[in-house]
Amino acid sequence: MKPWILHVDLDQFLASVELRRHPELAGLPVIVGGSGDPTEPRKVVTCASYEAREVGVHAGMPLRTAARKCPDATFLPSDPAAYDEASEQVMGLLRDLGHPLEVWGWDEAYLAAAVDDPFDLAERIRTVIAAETGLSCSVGISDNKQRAKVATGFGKPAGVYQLTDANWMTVMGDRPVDTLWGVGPKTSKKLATLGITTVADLASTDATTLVAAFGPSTGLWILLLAKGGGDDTVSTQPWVPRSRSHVVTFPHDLVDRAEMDAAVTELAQRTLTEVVEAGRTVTRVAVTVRTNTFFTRTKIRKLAVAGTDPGPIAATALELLGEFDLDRPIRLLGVRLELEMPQTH
DNA sequence: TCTGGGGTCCTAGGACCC
DNA sequence: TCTGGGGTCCTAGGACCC
Repeated sequence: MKPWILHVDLDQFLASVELRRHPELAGLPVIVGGSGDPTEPRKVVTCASYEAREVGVHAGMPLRTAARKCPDATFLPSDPAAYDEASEQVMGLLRDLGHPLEVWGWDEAYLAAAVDDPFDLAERIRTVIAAETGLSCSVGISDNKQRAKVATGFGKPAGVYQLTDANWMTVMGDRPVDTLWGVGPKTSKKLATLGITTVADLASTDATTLVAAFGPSTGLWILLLAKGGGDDTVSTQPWVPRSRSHVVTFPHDLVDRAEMDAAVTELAQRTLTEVVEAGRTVTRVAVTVRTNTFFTRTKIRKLAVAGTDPGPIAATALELLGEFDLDRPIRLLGVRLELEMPQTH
């Protein structure tokens, strides 16, 4: 029995949760995002149903653009509590299968299973989730997480796909490098300047070339990815967050310093409250500023003493804000609190 | 109808110390 | 008196992901 890794990804997760409680919308374009008002500026699509995707609507698109592309769509507000609950239900069912499970956000998980027939397990997963939750998922089968994740993409929607050494180059060789999970637009562009555009190109590139261009860690990592390799550890340990943050894009740019101070103070307090509720301790405070030209910068400062005292944390956030040139209209402000990690040994 | 929000990890370079 | 090299801490910024 080989140690397989299965990647489970819920199909159009947020839209599916909404369709479950609005069955009359089945088969129609549904768009989740913002407060559900498609005329709301500076709000974007969080999830679009496949019917909406067919006409070009996708996550991250401004709601107003989506409304233009798909005027017949039903726009629904985002309801994180409902998605939390649905996610927990799904992850509980996956855990009950008795294999190690690593949860990856709301709608994804990796499952490690030494079984003879991974397709049988994948179909069982799809059947159980559909029967118990009414939600559809796709499953990728491989022997590491990155390749299993790529496999899921070929299985979507509502399917199962396997990628192994046997079919990796046949399936992936001619595809662009950004088909790999972890290779994005910037890396693709840089690779293109080296004459590397496909997965096969990248896989056959000399390691020293990639190390010279991307550094020893990243260079060797993307080479490994191109060869179909990746990380094969599935951790059942609960994830311990490294940071907690909030940003806000204002409906109208801020020009008044007092309003900026008030916003940063509120963001810091709200974030700190969540950190304290989680029983964590703050080590560093970061403030992000985005101007109306979309120029975005972050300043970060270590606290003299790690802690949860609101006074110094808010004061540090305001100090950092004050170090920016605030002479342009401000579109977005954000506060991130970095957290002390518990000792592991 | 310009471009959300929440995260993680890596790299580069300066300061400082020996 | 023109100048090595290693190590650590810190911040800035880039890149990527969902």
